[in-house]
Amino acid sequence: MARAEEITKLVHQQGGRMTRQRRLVMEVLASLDTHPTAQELYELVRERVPTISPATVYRNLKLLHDLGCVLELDYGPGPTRYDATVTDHCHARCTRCGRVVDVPVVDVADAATAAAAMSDWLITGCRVELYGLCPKCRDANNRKTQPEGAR
Amino acid sequence: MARAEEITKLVHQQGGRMTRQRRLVMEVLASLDTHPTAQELYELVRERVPTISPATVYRNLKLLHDLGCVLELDYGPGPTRYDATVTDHCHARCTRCGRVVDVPVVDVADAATAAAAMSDWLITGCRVELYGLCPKCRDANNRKTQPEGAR
DNA sequence: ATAGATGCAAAAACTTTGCGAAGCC
DNA sequence: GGCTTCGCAAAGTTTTTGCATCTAT
Repeated sequence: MARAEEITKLVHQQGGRMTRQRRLVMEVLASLDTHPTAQELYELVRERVPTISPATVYRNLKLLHDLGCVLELDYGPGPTRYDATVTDHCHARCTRCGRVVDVPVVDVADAATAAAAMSDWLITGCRVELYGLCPKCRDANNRKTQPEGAR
Repeated sequence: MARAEEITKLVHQQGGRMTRQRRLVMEVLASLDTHPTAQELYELVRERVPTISPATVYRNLKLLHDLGCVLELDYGPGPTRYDATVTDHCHARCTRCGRVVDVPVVDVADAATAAAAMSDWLITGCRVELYGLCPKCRDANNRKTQPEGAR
């Protein structure tokens, strides 16, 4: 099954609808390997649907992220970047220009090796973040009660 | 040599001055293991220097970061969090409340092992970002010319 | 004495939200 | 037809900047 149909089905499962705008946000993102920001994506989609608003792009990116169809790369300064490739890989971000490129890795443990292999980049560091639920939140199964500090 | 003196020396080397505000931002951050946001740090420092402004806290955090004395944890949604521990370690961030805790690792390759060891957390994922200079920026040694997309 | 830092306030950068109109199923 | 999504505009959140004043060296 094509990726587009797959995502359409996922959207329908959630009671959502596949609008022209939503499809385009998805398609344009998938056609790029540049990990665009929401603003950049907005500019690109606007070439095809001139009336689209930034809010729609943000809303659709969030929805597609919630469905697990896009990655949010909110590392580093500046705006969040998006990635339609959700299979395991990590990223290299330029500390000067903000450019982000893919680094294929099979496993997190390969990250150090990957760094060594990026010979055309000057790798100066590597950051790792594990994520999940802390003990308090894991135990607090009531989703209504957000612990202090939540957003 | 004490950490405080070490940092003071670094600041002086850059032609900077160790003001009351700067020292406090540093000291308060170092006294916490909660990885506060700039706002939280501002509130805490304000207890000791009631006239300090948020701008000063931001400016000092940026300077200390440039000196390599604090880490910026700008993972995830919401404001950037700061960390005075710059020795190698990684972080676990709660996807519900935003809490960030330290996870000591000797090497990036240990990340997967660390995940397994965080038995009181419910780890659902792990992200890795390498950083450094991309080929274009590495070659462009003229710091005046920022490539497109830079910030 | 003087370059660098501060405090204030305004602005910038990025993202979310409210609401009435329009469109998908 | 009904509920979702859209476009617009306004507001929210986080961070940066301009400028006159102050201060560490």
